[in-house]
Amino acid sequence: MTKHLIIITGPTAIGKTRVAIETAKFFNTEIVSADSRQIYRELSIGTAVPSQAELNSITHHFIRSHSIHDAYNASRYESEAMELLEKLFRKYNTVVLTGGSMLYIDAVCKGIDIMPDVDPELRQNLKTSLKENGIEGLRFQLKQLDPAYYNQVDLKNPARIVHALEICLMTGKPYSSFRTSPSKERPFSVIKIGLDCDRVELHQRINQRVDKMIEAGLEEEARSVYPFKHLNSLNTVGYREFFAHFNGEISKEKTIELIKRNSRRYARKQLTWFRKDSEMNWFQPHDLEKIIKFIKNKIEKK
RNA sequence: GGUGCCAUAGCUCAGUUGGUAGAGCAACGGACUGAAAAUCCGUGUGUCCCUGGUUCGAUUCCAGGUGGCACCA
Repeated sequence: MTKHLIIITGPTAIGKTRVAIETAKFFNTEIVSADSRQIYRELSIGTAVPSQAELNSITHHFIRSHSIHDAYNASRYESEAMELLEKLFRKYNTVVLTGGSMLYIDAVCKGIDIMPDVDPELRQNLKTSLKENGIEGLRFQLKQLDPAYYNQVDLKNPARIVHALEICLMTGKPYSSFRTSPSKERPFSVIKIGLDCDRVELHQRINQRVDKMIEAGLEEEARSVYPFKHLNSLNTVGYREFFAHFNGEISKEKTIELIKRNSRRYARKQLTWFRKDSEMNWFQPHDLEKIIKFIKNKIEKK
């Protein structure tokens, strides 16, 4: 029996949760979240986790399952998700995976290269060097250690250069030698559903959702994690802006405005990524019946 | 009703001694392998309110109209 992973994705605030729940109910299965921020148990208002009623109505995985203090990343997500899917597919022929974290979805569909975990101390040293001496020195070092990657990397992007150097320095081998892009074989077929709508409408949905988050107490939630603001997990829209407010840098009004703007930009970035995915099948979020019909057809053909 | 001021990008505004225009914000496009809600790169998107006039040429000058604001009635 062929196993099917139904992926429901799209930009933030498009309405993935509802479509995913209805789809999972229809196929009588469970939901695996692919959301790099809903995974943190300390966050919920600003990450728009499903409501308690929604969570009770169907089993969700990777929602508030980890801590902001865990050093989480796409690779860990890949291995944990693959382990979970193996279990779920013993029980179900179809599983729904939903979320907007592009890299996490790709990690499940195609896999991610195997590399050693980064030593936090090394990362800190490189970041310090970047801050004190600029990017030139790091570029020069990368050119020595991995000329192949140096020639293809975006030399203006410090995050890329730092990570490549981390791997070079930790392993004594060029970073590019790990980048084999294997496109791992998966024991299931993938059906990708992308949700999109008119841009003006999407912006309205985003703005309204941010207003609701504010009403629901996002400020207090942000304040509760303010002591940990340096964590990567909190370099997140909705929190970083409040941290600036708590620092006295911006007004509350400006904070809300920036959360809206940054959410809109995030949505655009997601769409840029999903657009180039030729496997994506696009629907409007209200086309639930069409979506389920489409999935049924796909499954029956295979 | 009268007088004055204003009308340029989605918004706030600059500017063109007459040769079809540019800042900030917003927006839009793209890259992407252990930070991915991250990180980085790129792009002015315009009936210069409308209709005439003067002019080789008008967004710019002139007249009228329309809309807005202010003051006077």
